[in-house]
Amino acid sequence: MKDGPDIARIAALIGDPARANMLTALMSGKALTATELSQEAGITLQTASSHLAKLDAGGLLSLRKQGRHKYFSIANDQVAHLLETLMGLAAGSGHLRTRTGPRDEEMRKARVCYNHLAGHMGIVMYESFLRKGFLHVATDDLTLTNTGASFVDGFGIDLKELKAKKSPLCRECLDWSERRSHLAGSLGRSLLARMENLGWAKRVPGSRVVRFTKAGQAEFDATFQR
Amino acid sequence: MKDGPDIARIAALIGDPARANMLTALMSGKALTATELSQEAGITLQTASSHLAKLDAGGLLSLRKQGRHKYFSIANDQVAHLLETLMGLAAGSGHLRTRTGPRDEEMRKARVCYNHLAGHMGIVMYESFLRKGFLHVATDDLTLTNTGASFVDGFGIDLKELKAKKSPLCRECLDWSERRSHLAGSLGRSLLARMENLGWAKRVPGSRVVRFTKAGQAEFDATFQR
DNA sequence: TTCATGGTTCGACCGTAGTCGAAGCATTGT
DNA sequence: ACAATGCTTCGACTACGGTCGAACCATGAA
Repeated sequence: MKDGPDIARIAALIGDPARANMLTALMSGKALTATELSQEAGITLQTASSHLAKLDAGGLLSLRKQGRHKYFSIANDQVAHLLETLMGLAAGSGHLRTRTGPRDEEMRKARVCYNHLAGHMGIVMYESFLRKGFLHVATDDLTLTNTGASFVDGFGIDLKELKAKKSPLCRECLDWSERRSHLAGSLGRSLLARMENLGWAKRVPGSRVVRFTKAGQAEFDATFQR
Repeated sequence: MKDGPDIARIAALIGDPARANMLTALMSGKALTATELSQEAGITLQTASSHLAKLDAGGLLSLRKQGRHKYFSIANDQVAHLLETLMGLAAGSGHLRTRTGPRDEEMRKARVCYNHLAGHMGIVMYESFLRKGFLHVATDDLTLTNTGASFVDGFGIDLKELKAKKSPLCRECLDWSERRSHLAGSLGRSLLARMENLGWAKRVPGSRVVRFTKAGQAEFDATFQR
């Protein structure tokens, strides 16, 4: 009667409001300290500490010590994907916690999801990649084609360095606002970083919103729109 | 600070062991009654009733009354997908609840997942569909090609009837044992039903295992292996 | 050293949610 | 009409887990 893996353990971890808030905050991709996360969740540092220990033990977070700070981040793409899926379902069942406002509009247009570009613009980019044959989509794993590699290279990204890392280069990620896939993985992260670097866009502090400058938007459209 | 949809609500629903067991049981795709589910979870009928009410209110289940019975099933593909993703993560983090045994072997080879074929054979079938050009994979939605339609038709499935229903025809579903996609949606369900009908395979009662007969296996291989 | 800051551990409090017994409806069968 | 079955509601009990204050450890700065 007890088939399969232990779902409840992980779900219960995410099921606490305080922990869910922390995880949601970390979906921006930025590593945050324990104090920052405690504020994010609206609880004291002590409680946050115990929550974070549990999330870490559960394999949902990875942590890095730096001096007397402790930086937490989402453990891997798989966890990020799970969280996005959850958001999709929660959003779909009409239980949006926040009334939709201008901020929400911006979130749907362009936001950061575990350090890569999500929302409408994320999808535009991903589909342009597919249309131009930059990506080869097999059953479940994406690979960068040769033409894709040369584009990425020309865009100013050091592919060799990326490939040296152990985390997967390309990965699909399901968008909760658009319900379609966009590009995740280390390449997805690099692309967003490069755009910030080029001055096309800035992240809005304290939120997941990515705001493009007028010029940046034009550049983006010229590069990916057609 | 409270961006995005309310993840915790849904995660908490899945986070209770009793409810998680029920959901896992329902992943077989069979609709089960409240009493059956209570036994599955090892709790009394009263508690089960309250749990099921919550799962229903949360949009994770759909229910159908028939006489004095009440049949519960997973609400939709999206929920099923979420559960499989959770299983993948739980399995990956090495916290398999059951020691792996012969039953587990069979589960990995062929099992039912929300009424469609999952496990290794599910993936063999799906990849054969892709290789033969039966499916067209766009960004996130799958469509059946003309050649695909004629194959399905020849296999003895009434496509017109399927398309009449409102639930999506083709859908990807991530396999937790293989970590690759297989075919879900109403077509996926029909294909499994047809195989059972042809006598290729039988579901093992009280489990998610699908057991192919020797002849059925041969037919399957001949049809999908190459 | 001493102080300040970031984080953990301990202990105690409290609330919520899971649990079941018992009684109550509803539907089917005889 | 009566009984039997399937499920729900009510009420009471219990336990687990989230919460914070206070004290404690660790690192870095003065």
